[in-house]
Order: sequence, then C-alpha cells, then structure tokens
Amino acid sequence: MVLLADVVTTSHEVSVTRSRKAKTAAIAGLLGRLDPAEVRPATALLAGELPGGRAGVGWSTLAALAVAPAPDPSLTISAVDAAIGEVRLIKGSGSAQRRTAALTALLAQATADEQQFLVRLLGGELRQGALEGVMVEAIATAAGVPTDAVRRAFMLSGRLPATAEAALRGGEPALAEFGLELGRPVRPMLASPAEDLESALVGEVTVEYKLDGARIQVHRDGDEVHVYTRTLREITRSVPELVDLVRGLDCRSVVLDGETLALDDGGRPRPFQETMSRFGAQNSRELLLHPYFFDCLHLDGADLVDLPLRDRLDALAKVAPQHRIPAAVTPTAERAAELFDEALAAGHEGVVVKDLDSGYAAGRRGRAWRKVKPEHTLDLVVLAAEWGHGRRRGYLSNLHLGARDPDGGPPIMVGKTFKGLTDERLAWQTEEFQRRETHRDDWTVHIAPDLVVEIELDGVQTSPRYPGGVALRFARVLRYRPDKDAASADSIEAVRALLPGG
DNA sequence: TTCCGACAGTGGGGTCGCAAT
DNA sequence: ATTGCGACCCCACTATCGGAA
Repeated sequence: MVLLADVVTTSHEVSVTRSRKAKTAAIAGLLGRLDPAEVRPATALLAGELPGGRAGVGWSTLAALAVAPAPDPSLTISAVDAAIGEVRLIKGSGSAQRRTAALTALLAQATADEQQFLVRLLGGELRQGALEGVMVEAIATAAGVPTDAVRRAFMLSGRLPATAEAALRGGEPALAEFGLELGRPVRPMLASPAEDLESALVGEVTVEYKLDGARIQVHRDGDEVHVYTRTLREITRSVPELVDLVRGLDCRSVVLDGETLALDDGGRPRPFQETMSRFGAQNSRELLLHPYFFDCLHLDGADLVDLPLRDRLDALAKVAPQHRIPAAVTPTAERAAELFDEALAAGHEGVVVKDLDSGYAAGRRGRAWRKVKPEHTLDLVVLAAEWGHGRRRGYLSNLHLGARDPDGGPPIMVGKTFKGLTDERLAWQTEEFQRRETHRDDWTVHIAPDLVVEIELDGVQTSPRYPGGVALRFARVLRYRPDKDAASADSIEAVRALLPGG
C-alpha cells in the first residue's frame, strides 16, 4: 500500500531538479512500488491530472479553504481517488457548500505538505516540471519497455493511467494490444508553426487550407456515430448535423479527422466565437456546422494510422470526397503560394503543410505538419502590467495594451499579452515600468501611457468586454519602440481595420 | 562540440452551463 | 435577471534538457 505522502515526496523530488532524467527516475521509482490497483490513480496524480478528470473545483473554491493539517500522513492513494470522485459528483442546489465540506474533510486528513500538493493538483497547476512527456518516459523506464511502445499505446488509448497499468502489468505485449478502437478517440496529431511557406515546402507534401474552427474526430461503426474534440471530449449530442452527415457516408466503419466551423450565407467562415457558441448548446441547429476532413485513420475494418499520409488521403478520397478540406498535393512553390492566397481570400487562417510520407503521430512530434499563417503588427501603448506567477514571480509580466484614440482621449485598451518576452526583457520592463508608475493595486502596476511596444498578432475579433469593442488575438511582443510616442501609436481605427471584412 | 527536437510553463480571448445572488 | 466560477474551445512563445549530428 502506497500513501499519498509517497506521491508527494516523489513530486517534490521531481520539482527540485531540472534534469528530465532525474524527474523520470524519481517517478519511475514510485511507479515500480505501486500495487496494481494503485497504478492508475497514482499515474494521474504524478502527471498532474485528477483521476477521472476535472472535479468542478478551481482557485476560487480552493482559496476559501482553511483547514488545520493532520500531524501524520495517513491518506492512501485509493482514498484520495475516491474522495475526488465524490467531489466530482456533487451537483445541484447547495453544491458549492457541499463541495467545500467534502474538500475540507479531505484536507483535514492531509499533512501540510499533502495539503499543498492537493490544492495545486485540484487547481490544475501542479507545476513540478513533469506532465505527459516525462510521464511517458517514466512509464517506459518503470516497465522496462521502449518509450515508443508507451507513446503509441498512449496515443491510441488516449489515457496515461490505462497505458501505465498495461505497461506495468504486461510489458510490451500488453501495450501492443492497444489498437485503434471504434468509439475510443485517438490523441490527435498537431501542427507546429513554420517560419514561412517556403521553408515548410520540404520533400513531398500536401498543402491544405487551415480553417478557424474546432478540431473534430468522428468515429462511425455501422449506424453508431461519435464525435470528439481535440481533448477527446465527446460532443456527439451537440452536433447532430455532423452525425447525420457521417452516417450517410458510403462505408460500414470509419474514423475521420478534421475541422468544423459555421459558415455564413455566402459560404465564408463565421468568426470563431460563433462556431464556438455551438458547442455545449444541445441540439441547437440555428447555426449549422460544416465538416472539413483532412485525414482518415480507419476505413471498413482497416486501421490506417501507420500508413503514410498519401495512403490515408486515398482512403479519405474514397469515403468522403465531397467533404475533403481544399488542398493541393505536391504543388509547385507557385501553386502553394497561390493556395495560401486563396485560403486567405476565402476568409480562412492560412495553410497547413504536411509530409506525405509521415504516419499519424499524436502531438507535435516529428514536425510532419507545419502551419503557416500571415502575421500582423501594431504599435500599441503600454497602459499597465501585472505581476507574474511561477518562474515569473517578482517580474512585471502581463502587459495591458491600448490603441490611440483619434479624438485625443486616453488610449483605449484592446488586450493583454505576456508572450514574446525574454528573461532579459522581463527584467528590463520590471525596472522601467516602476520608474514610469502612476499608481498600483494588488496585481497591477499602472504606468504613464507613453511607452510604445510593437505587437505581433494573428488578427482581431469583436469583444464584449473591451471598451473599443475589439480585442487582439494571440498577441505577442516583438520589440519596444523607444523611437515612438503615444501620439504615433496605432489608432483604434487601425485595430478595427483588422476585423474580418474590415 | 554544437545544434535542434521535445517539453513544460506562462498565461491570452471567448463561450457555455450551472449555481449563487 | 445578472454575476461569478469552472471547463474547454482556440492559441504563441521562451527556457531548458539531452540526444542527434
């Protein structure tokens, strides 16, 4: 029987070293000491996940808890697993109070160290420097199997705890038993950013539109259809039109990977927010979702994940020719550039360039898929900055950005960003902002609005919260502009001009 | 010895469902 | 009826380790 205290000790060992090998060794050591029944919950805890998924508890709830710690450790992993499971089930009127009571009862059995661990875990911010990647290595080490065998089982099962359980119980043969299963989503393959289109065009590739919607993975087995998101959450009931469409395809069974989004009457993409409003809305068909498939992982009994993309695209062309994403296979550089322009002209985000010889691999491994999007820049005024957390504690990190008011008023806030800052720049702005400080509160230092920063962004969107009715999307700092002042910053009109159709 | 792939962390805007006010 | 919380959609970027070249 392994105690929560052992997990906490291991987590501490993991957090105090930066060496991945040391982190892996520490976790593997604990995994090797577990009873079989403890492997799943312990794997989740060590990877910073809650066994069974999120429990409806966040920082606000946790911050309100104050419980005297137990003097000695007694909590078992199974007890913690059970307690979190009960918290997750609390619903309905008075649930906040009952949730607090259940959490209080759990924390009362925990020592001070255990309480700290549980609060960070429940808040979803364990921050020990080990998540899925390190855990996959640790499972492989503990079970004495190749990392790739673990990685593959994790991709196909979608679950670390089940992967760890199989690896420790039956080694490589048990891991090899994981196949693609209809009705069980696979962890999706992702694209990493490319410098530009030309640098992404290496070898034999296909170039596809990149759409601004939500990732979907559709499984069909006979008349049974399931739809999953990128994080493997099932959304079948929210998207009946997609279910009907897939049920109408000419096949017995299929697994398709793609993107879905809402279109306007002219067939142009609606803003991402509008597509998003469809998720969770039960059976609302007011705004129809359209699917665009770009991969086929299974067709009529044949699993295709290990085949090269070119073969999977053949299967896709066979089963859903009218729902394929617009693309060009092995285009010339000129044709690829044309397709990129066409995608933008049609209102889409850009393109994804994919290696035709690559197999399907979860995550961003291998750089086989590269996304290319146009970038915009704006010169904006820094209005304030918020103190950072974690490794940014003690630094002013998150910038408040404003656009110039053409009528001469104070700058109009259009968003925040913490991205693109090196440690050096972080240190510089922490000093500089305090020199320019006008006032501060608990979280934020406000400064005189005359420091200009060049911001790179993907675009802007209409905003219900910012005063100008517009907000930046994916903003990051490029550089400070000491040569500019607030009067030469970009105006709110320049920001609004980046709105779709603007 | 240098380079580069993979990871983890640090947060951004927005929408929904649900419970509390 | 409105507000706040939590979950989950989309996401970029830097620092770092450790194996590849």
